[in-house]
Amino acid sequence: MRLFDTLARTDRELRPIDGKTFRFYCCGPTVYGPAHIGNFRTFVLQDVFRRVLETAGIPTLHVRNITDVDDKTIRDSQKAGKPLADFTAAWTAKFHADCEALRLLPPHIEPGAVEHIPQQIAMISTLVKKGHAYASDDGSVYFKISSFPDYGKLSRLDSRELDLGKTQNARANSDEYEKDNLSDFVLWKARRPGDGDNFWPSPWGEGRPGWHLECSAMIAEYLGDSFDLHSGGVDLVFPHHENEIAQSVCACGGRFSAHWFHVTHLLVDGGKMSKSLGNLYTLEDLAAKGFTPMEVRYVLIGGHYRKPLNFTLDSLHAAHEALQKLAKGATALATRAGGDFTLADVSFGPFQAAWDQLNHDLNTPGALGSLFTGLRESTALTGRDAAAALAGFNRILRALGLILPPAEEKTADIPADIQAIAEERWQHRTAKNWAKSDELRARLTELGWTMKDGKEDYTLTPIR
RNA sequence: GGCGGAGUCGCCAAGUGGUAAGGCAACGGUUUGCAAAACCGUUAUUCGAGGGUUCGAUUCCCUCCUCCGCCUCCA
Repeated sequence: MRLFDTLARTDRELRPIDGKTFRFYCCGPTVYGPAHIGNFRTFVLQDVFRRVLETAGIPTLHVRNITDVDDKTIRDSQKAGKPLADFTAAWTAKFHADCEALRLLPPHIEPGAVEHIPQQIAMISTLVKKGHAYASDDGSVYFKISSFPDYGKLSRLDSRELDLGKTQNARANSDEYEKDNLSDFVLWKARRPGDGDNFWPSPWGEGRPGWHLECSAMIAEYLGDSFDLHSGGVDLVFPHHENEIAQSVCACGGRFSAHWFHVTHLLVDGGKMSKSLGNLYTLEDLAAKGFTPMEVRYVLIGGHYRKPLNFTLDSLHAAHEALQKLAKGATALATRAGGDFTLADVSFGPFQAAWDQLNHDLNTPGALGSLFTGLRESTALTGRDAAAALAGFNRILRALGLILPPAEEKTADIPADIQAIAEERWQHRTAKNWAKSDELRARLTELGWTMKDGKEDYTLTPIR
């Protein structure tokens, strides 16, 4: 497949550098609370990316870390009155549950930062030894940006802009840090009173690793000095990924990541998500509004990963309808196939366009569109042809990670009083007492329920 | 101030130097007591504004307007 590379600024064909397995790293969550749908946009797109590679027959090695020690995890674990490990374990479990609900394939390796402190200390030692890092008086260690000429290439920052960064942040940092150069970033943070029990011994004294270094050390451990692709949200381009490159290249040599895949941020109601605006949704928030994880997934892949995607409750409703339509189309296709066929070839048939779009810079919205047009083109197919088309359709669905819903579910838990009114109305309707019938339907609407009449029975749906 | 991205039908959203996918919604028809569901059909001469290049631009260039993101630990 072809994919845009942040560093090269162009589409490039992806091939495993070892000729066999495509090895890639994704920056995972910081586990101090529930992940929100913005976080999941990135993880879902990374999942589709992996599924497309695997559908194309390319094996993958997917590494995604858990950041289980940093300022926020320490702060919030103390606020909760729990040991850091217990606190992060609980949120990690929640993250895994959400991932499963969204049908994200689990990474092959999911390292945690705390488990890899020795590797991190070793990497810092190497950087100090090679002259790329230095310890300050308080026992923190910093990376010396001036020792790495390529610094800023990924994010296109030149030295002038770094200088600007210095002046902008000089005031904020001057009383906290002991850096040679204010643009230098921290590799090891000296123990502070507020850290509680969360510190580890090191050659520079007690402390804890810096966030950027955690990823570099775990990448070195599991993917070595050169690997195929690195991914995360756009906000990580600077400084996180820029710093990772500096640390890893200086410590390990090698080319680090051959390709950079960044997912643009999700917007909610046209703007940035924030707690203060009350638009920071989690899967649980949306479930409470009656939306399924699959509907969320559909919305998240409904926009191209390099464009802003505007998330609204309305788009979730549209996703619900769209998934129903796909399910009906698939059922109709299966009915027309009329039986099982042994299908030798693995072509995509009417869904070739969808596959092509997925392979062209991961165009998920284009592929979704082609799913509908492919279904329409298949309406005349029967027997083996229909079965072949259905096979292609299902391959695309698997690549997108979509599971179609069963035919519109009849609501299970209807309150007794609502049920009673509906029964009464049904009797009036059967007796052709239209006036009373309409009156009772209006009443149900007022009570928040929609009653739809069928030939033999009726359905009640809550209005949301 | 610097860097980057975006403005396409009421909403969401693809796409392309050659004349605008798809979904939702809406509307019309068949059907229905009326609705709903289902099925069929319709819905942007136009792609933020203005110039330019071109046989031809929404797609390339320039200017402007609007919005968004990043600029030291936020996916």
